[in-house]
Amino acid sequence: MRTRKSSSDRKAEIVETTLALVAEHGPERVTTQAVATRVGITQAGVFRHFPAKRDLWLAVAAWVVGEAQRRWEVAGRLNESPLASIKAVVIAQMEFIQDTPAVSSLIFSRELHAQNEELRQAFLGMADRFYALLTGLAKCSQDSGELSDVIKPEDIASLLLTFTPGLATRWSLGGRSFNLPRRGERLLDIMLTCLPKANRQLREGDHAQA
Amino acid sequence: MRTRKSSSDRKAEIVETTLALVAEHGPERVTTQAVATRVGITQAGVFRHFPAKRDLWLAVAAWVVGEAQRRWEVAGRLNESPLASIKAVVIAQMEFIQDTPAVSSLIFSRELHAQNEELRQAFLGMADRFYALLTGLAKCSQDSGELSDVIKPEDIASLLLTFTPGLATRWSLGGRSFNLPRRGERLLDIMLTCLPKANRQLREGDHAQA
DNA sequence: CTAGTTAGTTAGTAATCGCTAACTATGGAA
DNA sequence: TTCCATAGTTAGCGATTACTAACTAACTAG
Repeated sequence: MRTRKSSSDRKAEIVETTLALVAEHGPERVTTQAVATRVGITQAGVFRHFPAKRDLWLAVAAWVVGEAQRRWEVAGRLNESPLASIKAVVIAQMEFIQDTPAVSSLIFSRELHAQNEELRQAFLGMADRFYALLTGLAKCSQDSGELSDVIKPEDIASLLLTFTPGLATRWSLGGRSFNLPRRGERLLDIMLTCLPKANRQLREGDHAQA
Repeated sequence: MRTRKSSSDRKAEIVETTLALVAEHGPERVTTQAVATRVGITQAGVFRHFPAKRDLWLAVAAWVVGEAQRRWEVAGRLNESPLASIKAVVIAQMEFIQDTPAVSSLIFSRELHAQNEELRQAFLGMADRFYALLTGLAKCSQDSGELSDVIKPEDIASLLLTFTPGLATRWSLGGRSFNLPRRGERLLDIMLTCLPKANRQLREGDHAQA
């Protein structure tokens, strides 16, 4: 019993360690013993901060959801156009996954979702919020005359939504050996170029309010 | 000891049962006991057919890879054009995942891949072969004048490759509650419409050999 | 300086995991 | 009908799992 940390500090430390172990071995291989050892406390000590392992997973999910939203907000600001925001937000999501590879393992884990409904709902909610964000940005792009409205904004959002987990799957399967946001940006550029542009560029003041 | 089956029949039965259990609870929750119980034999009986659990996973992977290829081949035949083949093949992949939901759980499982390198390679090889198939079809579409060649066939294939796992992720997270190939077809149609068409339609005999 | 709160430890629990050795009995070939 | 290869069983192994009870000692408010 060397150093003694505050409960909130130790909780954060345990969550962080859990994310690292998930990235290495997958969620189901993360034991309370492994977490405790890496943190530097005993296995029983983990249960002082999380009454059951299930609560540890919920804390991990809460961190992931919060961090994702924080990154979208940062990326969504200060862009030239709604289309530029779309690109920035999607790339930010890929950067998040590359920085925290545990995320994809957690989202894909059938084991966790099958027996922890609350956890599945948390990630589903995150996906829905991302979808809503993209839909809004797509609508803005159309209202500002950047994109044609022949494709519904919801469909544009759906296409973009599949993009990150799709590429992340390949990235994970290939041993995380390429730069995810970099390759993602290249493909995203191609995809965005393909989206039909509006015939005439609306002048300032012409576009509807978002 | 009621009925006694041939080893090959029993092996197939065990693999099939394993796939069902993976779809329900995830790969890591599939125990030899659970498989044995559902098959109707004792736990130790499983090890007569698979010397170690690892070998069971390899057999499962072999089935998945084989079945996927079989479906691509069927879907790739008898289409009006290379572009129609692309669509058919991608939809077939989605039908496969919907019919056998274990597939996505297996491909996404960090646990299996982290400690069974051979398994990861099997699925990576499958992805690579699908990528090669799509690249070839995209090239055909360009050579026949169906698509413009402003986008490299490899990039078209990459975009299409991310599509299935991307949508499957959403499908899985949402509790498999929508029809995967149906929604996939809708979005795929939109995506394919976006791909730049060749300016002039080449006449028969005009196009290069694939 | 003291006393209460609480982070952390020691030492266990029952349950479950993959796997094995030794035995049993089934079904096809002769 | 006999015989034997082998599918399948019984019983149990050591290791690991999440989790608990009882204890210890480090911070901190008074």
